Amino acid sequence: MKVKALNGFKDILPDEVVLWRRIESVARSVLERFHFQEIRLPVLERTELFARSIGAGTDIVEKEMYTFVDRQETLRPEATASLMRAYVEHSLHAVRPVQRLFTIGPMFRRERPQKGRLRQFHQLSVEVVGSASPRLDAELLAMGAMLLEELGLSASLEINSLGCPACRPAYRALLLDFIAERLDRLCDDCSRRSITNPLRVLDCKNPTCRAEVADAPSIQQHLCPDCADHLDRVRKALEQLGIDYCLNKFMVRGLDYYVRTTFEFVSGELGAQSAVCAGGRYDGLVESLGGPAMPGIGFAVGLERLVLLLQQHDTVSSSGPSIDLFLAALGDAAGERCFRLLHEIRRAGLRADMDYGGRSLKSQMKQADKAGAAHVLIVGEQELARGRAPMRNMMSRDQVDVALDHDAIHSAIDRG
RNA sequence: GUGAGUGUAGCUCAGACGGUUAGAGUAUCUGGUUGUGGCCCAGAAGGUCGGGGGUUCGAAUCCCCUCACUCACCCCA
Repeated sequence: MKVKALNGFKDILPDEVVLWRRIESVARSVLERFHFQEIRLPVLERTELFARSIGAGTDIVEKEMYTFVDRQETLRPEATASLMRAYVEHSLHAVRPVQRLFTIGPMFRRERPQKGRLRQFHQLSVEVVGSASPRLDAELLAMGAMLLEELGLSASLEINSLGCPACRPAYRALLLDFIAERLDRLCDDCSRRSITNPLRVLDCKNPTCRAEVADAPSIQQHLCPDCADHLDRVRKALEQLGIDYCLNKFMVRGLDYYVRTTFEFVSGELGAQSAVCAGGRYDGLVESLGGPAMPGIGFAVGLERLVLLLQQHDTVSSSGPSIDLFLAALGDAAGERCFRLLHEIRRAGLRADMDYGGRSLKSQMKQADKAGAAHVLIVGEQELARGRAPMRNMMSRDQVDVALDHDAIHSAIDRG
């Protein structure tokens, strides 16, 4: 019985790693332009951290966490909580007034895997702490759009406001009344949701529910003056930056800490999972974790969802890493000479390889071709005696005679 | 946690009214040149037909159980 990876846990093979590195390099480039710094965090935290930040009643905390029950330690289901913990623990507010931080790494949720959803998955998590400016909201959205654009992907942006502790309770009560009047016409899930999280009824996919709630009271009409003003300013700032978006009054987020602005970049090509990048504002979170009263906003990008999109868009030029030189040795004596030469060539900074299997020249040439070698040095008995060997340019098929010396080989390769 | 679908070579899949030794493409290896790659040709190797049980003279094929995976619901990146 072969040992296999756990369900929901995936190996990322070399061909796919090419895509991952492309995504990470584009992301780092964009983030640096927006003056973000990287932070690296542990994957295991006290369980309490997630219960307090994400919310004890959320699905994530209630049924999806990998927890060592005896130790009260949990593999992180997302990064924002960890990042805020680090922010508070190291008093990062005292280092600079506004902290722009990002982190990339694995997250763990014990859900049933499906397309675009794994139990170990990877996120780029971006957070800004220390500013409540609506311009920051817009800037962050513009950055998300830039990231997707530079990856050659298109996704549409939807935004909403969830209000704040001042206005949400009143709206919630209003919505609850609206739902109560037509509870008998809503699906089973929705009647459950009306108790656990009424806002979520708005988000139901069931067509009859959708029709029933189509003219439900909109939170945007019931925001307090401050929240309404914030949303207006975010929209104005987005327009100033030329960022397309649409308001989605039905969009709800599953984490308790979100207030005011929430958003999603959605794609229609991901199966049932449409969000590639989502987040929102979380003023109050830092304070609730024992830190100073600092506003914050951030988003997470689902990296395997980006990989999925890139694969579908067929922009994949999966050219594996190539080498500068392949050493083809014929016979034991040549093999020994090449073995030493190979090491010297690598020390000189070239990417090089050879075969130890004592195969035919033809076979070694094939190998070199597959490895994407730019040059092949062919060494047999005669070459050993002469101290020189033919070096073939695999692209032009030209061969030049070079000394069996790493300096000579290096400069011959530099000349082409 | 719930529902549906799929398990045959490393990968993608044929084969299904039960009937010789389970196939193809691709990838791998060898050869077609005493020592020269891509294309082409020939050959080799590669399988507990997911596993277990049953029906039968005979099961990849029919029945039951089980496991795994996939998609979807819930929820989320």
